[in-house]
Amino acid sequence: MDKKNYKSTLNLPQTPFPMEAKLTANEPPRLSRWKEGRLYEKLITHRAAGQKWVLHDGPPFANGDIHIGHLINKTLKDVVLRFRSMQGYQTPYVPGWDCHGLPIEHKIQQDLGPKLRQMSVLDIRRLCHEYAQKYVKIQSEQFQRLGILGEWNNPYLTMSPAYEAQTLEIFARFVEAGLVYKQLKPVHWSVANQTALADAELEYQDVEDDSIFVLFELEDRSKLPASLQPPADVPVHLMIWTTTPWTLPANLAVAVNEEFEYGLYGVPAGGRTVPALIARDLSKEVLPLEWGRPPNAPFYGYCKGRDLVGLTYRYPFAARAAKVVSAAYVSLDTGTGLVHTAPGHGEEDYVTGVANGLDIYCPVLANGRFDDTVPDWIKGKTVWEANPIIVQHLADKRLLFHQQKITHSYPHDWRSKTKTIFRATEQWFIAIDKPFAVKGDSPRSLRQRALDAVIHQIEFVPNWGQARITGMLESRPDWCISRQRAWGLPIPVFYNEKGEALLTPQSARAVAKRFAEKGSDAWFTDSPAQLLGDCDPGPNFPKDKLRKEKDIFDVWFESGSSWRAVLNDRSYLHFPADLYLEGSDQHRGWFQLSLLLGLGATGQPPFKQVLTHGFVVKPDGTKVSKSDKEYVTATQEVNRHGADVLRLWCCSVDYQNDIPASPQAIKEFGDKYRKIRNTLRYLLSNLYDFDPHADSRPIPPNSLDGWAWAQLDQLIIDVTAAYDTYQLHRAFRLLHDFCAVQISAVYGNAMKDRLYCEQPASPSRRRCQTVMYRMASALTRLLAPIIVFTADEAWEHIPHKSGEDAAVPSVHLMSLPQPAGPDPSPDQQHEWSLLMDLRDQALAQLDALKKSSGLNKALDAELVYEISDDALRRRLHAYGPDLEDMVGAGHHSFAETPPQGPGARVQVVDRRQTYKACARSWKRRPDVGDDPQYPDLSLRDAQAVKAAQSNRKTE
RNA sequence: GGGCUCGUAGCUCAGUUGGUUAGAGCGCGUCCCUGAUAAGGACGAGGUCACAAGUUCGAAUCUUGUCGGGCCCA
Repeated sequence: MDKKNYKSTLNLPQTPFPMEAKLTANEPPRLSRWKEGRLYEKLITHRAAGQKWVLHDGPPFANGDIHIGHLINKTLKDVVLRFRSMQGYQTPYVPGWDCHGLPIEHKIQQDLGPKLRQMSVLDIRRLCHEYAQKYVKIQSEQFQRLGILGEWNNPYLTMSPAYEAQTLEIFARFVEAGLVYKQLKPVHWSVANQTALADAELEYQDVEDDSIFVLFELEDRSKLPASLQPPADVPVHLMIWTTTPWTLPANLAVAVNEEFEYGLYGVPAGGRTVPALIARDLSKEVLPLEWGRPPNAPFYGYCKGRDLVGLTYRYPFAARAAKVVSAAYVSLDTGTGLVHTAPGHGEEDYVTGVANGLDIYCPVLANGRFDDTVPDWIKGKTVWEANPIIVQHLADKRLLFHQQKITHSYPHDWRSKTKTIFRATEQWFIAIDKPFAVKGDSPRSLRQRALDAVIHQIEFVPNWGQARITGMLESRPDWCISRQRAWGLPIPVFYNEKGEALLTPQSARAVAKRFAEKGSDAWFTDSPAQLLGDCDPGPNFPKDKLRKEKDIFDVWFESGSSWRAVLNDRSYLHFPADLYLEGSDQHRGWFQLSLLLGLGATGQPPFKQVLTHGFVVKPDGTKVSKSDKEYVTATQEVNRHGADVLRLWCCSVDYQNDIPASPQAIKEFGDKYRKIRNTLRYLLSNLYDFDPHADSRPIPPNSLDGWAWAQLDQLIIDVTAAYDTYQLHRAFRLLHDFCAVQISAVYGNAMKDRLYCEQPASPSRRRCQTVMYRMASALTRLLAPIIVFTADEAWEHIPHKSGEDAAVPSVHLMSLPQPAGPDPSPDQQHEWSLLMDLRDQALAQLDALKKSSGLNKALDAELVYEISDDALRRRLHAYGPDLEDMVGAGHHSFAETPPQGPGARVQVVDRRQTYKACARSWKRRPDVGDDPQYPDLSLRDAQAVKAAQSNRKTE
């Protein structure tokens, strides 16, 4: 018999599970099968008995293709949901989209170009609606391609009538609680888009501006503190600093810090020298600007800031006076320590203005041009045009001490990229600090309630999220909910002819009812009477004389209402959600505003747990932008490598930190996928003739099988714990390393001889298959939340499933594997560690022999165990064949008179000259040739061949 | 500028209450196998734990500061 025929007598691995995944070709058809088989619906039904666990989806903006950040966010959600499902929970998942908002409206306007002027608000809204709808569809397909399971045929959209009505219901509750008010207040204003901007809509860029130091002449020098002794015949001045000269016409005060010390110095201005007040500590910065260094300015004494409060000065642009006021925020960081205050043009200025009874004066119109209340020479000019004119005017009046260009960080409209201004307008607000009661509880403010919930009720993962959102809540101002746009949900307020606002819970709910039927377009098509329906606003608000509010809601009010419009509105979900999972930027965004709306309307936070992930960065750790070469296009990467590789990659990084991404890194990551896939393939390929019910064998602990059995138990425990605490990268690493080390390098490698060469039904082979079957089953299930396509494919190739396993059509309907036990005793674990130690010894010697004597094949070597301790030798005797196979040696024996020494040692002996190699197993053994019928085989192999032949005859 | 946060081998990550020459996997290099084969195995190189000072008998681990990155604000 020749070699070739011996090969045919082996039990070589065989499986239709291919080595090459062809993910890009195979994932879409599998996806279609899931969809046709209604896998998601089945999953929900399948877990009907399980406790419900709700992850509430934060709505992405329906604009543009999905990017790598979306991919990470949705993948993490899907993995978490699938894990919870396999844990036994019922996990409904309703994806959603944020549909209203400036970015879409802006895009539509850009596309329209000049045609925009002929369009009505309704026309614009119709185009925006179509645009959003289009991208909902596109993104939905892109998300589904990733294998994200959910209610894709019934997602939530913030622009749907039912959703809009629920948003207004929340608003009605805020009206009820007395938290909604209207006020003139400076806000960031985009001149380009003629709208107030939320903080989130600003971005800061470095720009060059005029930095000017201006002198305001004091009116009554007799009121100066006595410590100041200016020359008798010249006017005394206050010196202020600003980088926005256009706000000077709205100047109503100068603020000082009462605690600071101010000095009176002679300063040059327009060719003369006049006394001017500056904070003492800043004088050494300011004076050299004109005096050189060191400044030899005339000096007329010091005083405290509080001595200056109440002084009046001449307004440089008109015949009126303004006064010096006190403000604690005045600092010594920059400027002169005397702060130009225009209550209509600054947040702090506004606060100071209110405190001192000043007007909230804003002479700048929505289009960025001055109104008629300013001097003629700047009337109708834009603020940017007015800047140099004002500077020149001051210079002409000899009130300009110094002028220079500076580069500083200045807020820009994030869309138009143009500079914004601060401008006072009428806006609707939600009061953050006003106490109110919910369902009869004791009155507390939104801020108090939110801080309390964050500290006592909500769990944050990672836990520093708590400190982060706490800081943000502590410092946040009242919430401006007004936007002056077309594409959004109208604020349901009416005005009578006197300009009085009609806003009651009843009126808001009446509009909500109308919106629920017709959508918010009704605001633009219907009359106030129609919108109010049955609601009777009383004699002060005759319905036929009402005018509709033009502002719409900040989109955060809409997305922040999703807990009600989705969780409450769909009976199969529940409030509060078990988990919100988004990027850490949402501590200020969706998390915070959902929290405020939940607390204001119900007194309860809308979530129990908040999990955040970091942001995608370039390989060098810096932020990515679309123009970067390293920019990773989500759909492109999926089309290139398959969703499973991307999903695996997502789960391999610690998402709590920044996530470095590059096409190169993702490509290289395919290696990890292949390692896992090949390991699964190897397991499956050795199970082709194994029926777990008929062929399973008990696993003795004192064996390599026992070791592998226990290793798998430990893996199940560790991976489950990692998933349970959302440490997906830990789960990934455990799984990958188990494939690479425990299976590929150790167990699978060692078992080859007995799997291939033993008789098919031999106990040692069946034991190994028992272990491998369980490995395949457990690994596939543990991997299922991550590599959803591959796990499902592998699951199909696991043979002879029965019971629950056979009844379900997909691995995704399975439960997580459980440890089989028994827990190994410490003695047992000690034995295993000796086993691994002997393996290391043998491999090291083998390596040395390869180099010194050319012994290339371990099969040509024999392991001789040297264990002088009788008891230990007896214990390790059982591992003899295991160790032989772990090293891949041909033979093993126990030294009869081992040299004295501690522990267990092993010698690797070259047997190329001693024994013949078995032609079937290639092992060099003393019993090769003992069977005269097969002189080229060892006894075991001779018997295996005979058995194979007799089997063939009987067939 | 402020709040939160991150910084361990080329990459992704472990490093428990501070305690022996800082670990793993991948990648890389060398070699072996050719019955997991566009697979598998062995061995090896590779780190001043961002930097500096301090506390301590002893610090990747604690303190302070510096530098760099990120998110959110100003």
